[in-house]
Amino acid sequence: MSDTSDGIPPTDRPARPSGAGAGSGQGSHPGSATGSELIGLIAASIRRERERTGLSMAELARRAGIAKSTLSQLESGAGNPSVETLWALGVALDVPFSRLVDPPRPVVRVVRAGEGPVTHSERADYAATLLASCPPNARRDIYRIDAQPGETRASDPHMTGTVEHVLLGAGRALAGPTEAPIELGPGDYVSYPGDVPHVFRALEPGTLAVIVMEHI
Amino acid sequence: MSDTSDGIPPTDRPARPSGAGAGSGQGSHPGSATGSELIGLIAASIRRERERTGLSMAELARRAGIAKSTLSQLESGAGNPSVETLWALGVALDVPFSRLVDPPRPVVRVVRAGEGPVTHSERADYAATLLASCPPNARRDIYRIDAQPGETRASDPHMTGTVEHVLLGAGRALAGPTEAPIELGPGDYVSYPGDVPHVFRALEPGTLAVIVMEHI
DNA sequence: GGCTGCCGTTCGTCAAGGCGAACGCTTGGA
DNA sequence: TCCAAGCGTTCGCCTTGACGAACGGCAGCC
Repeated sequence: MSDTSDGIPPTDRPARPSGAGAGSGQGSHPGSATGSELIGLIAASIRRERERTGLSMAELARRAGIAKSTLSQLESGAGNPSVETLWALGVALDVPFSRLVDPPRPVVRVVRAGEGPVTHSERADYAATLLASCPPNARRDIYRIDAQPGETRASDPHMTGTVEHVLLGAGRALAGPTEAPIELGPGDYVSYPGDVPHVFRALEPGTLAVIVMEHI
Repeated sequence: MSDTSDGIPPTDRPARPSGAGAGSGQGSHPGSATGSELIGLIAASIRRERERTGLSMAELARRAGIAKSTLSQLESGAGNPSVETLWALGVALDVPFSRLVDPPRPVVRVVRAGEGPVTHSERADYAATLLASCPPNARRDIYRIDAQPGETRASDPHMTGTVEHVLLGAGRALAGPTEAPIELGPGDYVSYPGDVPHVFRALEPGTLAVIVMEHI
């Protein structure tokens, strides 16, 4: 496997952690950490998640069944916890494991048909555009939307942290935040926060779209 | 993906690891481990991934920069490795971190245009089909594919555990495992393991597809 | 046969993780 | 005001993970 060249997807994978021997090829990418960065990243993640839940160190330590001194040191960036310790924290924080070892982020983004970072294949008449790489631990559910012109489909806000990705396959549509929807043609892509009111309205018959619903 | 039925998503989250205090609510799910099970699971994962790559313990240990004795103990189910150790193994094995702490498995699934569980909106001329709910901890990267008829686009296998989802927006294409590709028309959807050889070939000019690359 | 090279395991040592206790701090109620 | 309760940090102690060396087993080759 050595690599991900392969036209389409740059896979992601951890970068070198520390004194490692001859690793096989790997593309480090934004989001990966190396060695000591790793523990710093974990430290930040733990703190972030803990503050998100509003727990104190003492309380979290209690729930996770670890010493609060241990937690204190971890959040301060001192040391290389065991997997059991991390796991316990994951449980207590109610977040999936890997969430603690990789970070986050969202926004509004439009990629017009023909725009975006394109990976042209030399081996075929084929162009792949990375529209959105996956934030760590996000859950992304994939929907197909078949819509006809009609009244606007207004969605009430979803859970905080939700992001929607829309890629129009055929037809035309208006999609995005209710206050500032984007008109999309075939191949157009838009992503926007799902935790504010938003719409999807077909402008032509036979409108086809993919919506990827991302919740962190 | 906790299971292949892929109906709708059970939440994912680690189960209790060991002596933990009062956890907040959480749904344990198949695939999660508790406490000592966790290290057994890690042991199995390491061995599985190592054997997949065909490396010996000694060689893997060398590449990961850890003592082979350490690796031996880990694979035998002894011990609670530190994250750095696990990370180093993840790098050397060329698998994402969480792969070592949660197990695998995928399938092939086709949803033809017009098929699939449809959620009709009463508020608009709008139909949403859930094609694939997100497996726990999966990362899903979204790609747009613009392809023209030409030679077959053959992808070498990606990292183990990868699943690709293809939804055709326009045109026609042949996509799926090299040995058994599926012909897709507008609105058709197929998912298949990305860790076996697979192809994507446009059959008509102006073929547009969305590929969601899922790695666990 | 006997050597060499690699395998995976076991053993003793050392450093580091995890622990509990004690500390200083701020808050809020009697 | 004083005290109690909670917070996060710091300090030894002890356990344990990780290491390197040595071991037995198994080809392959001279």
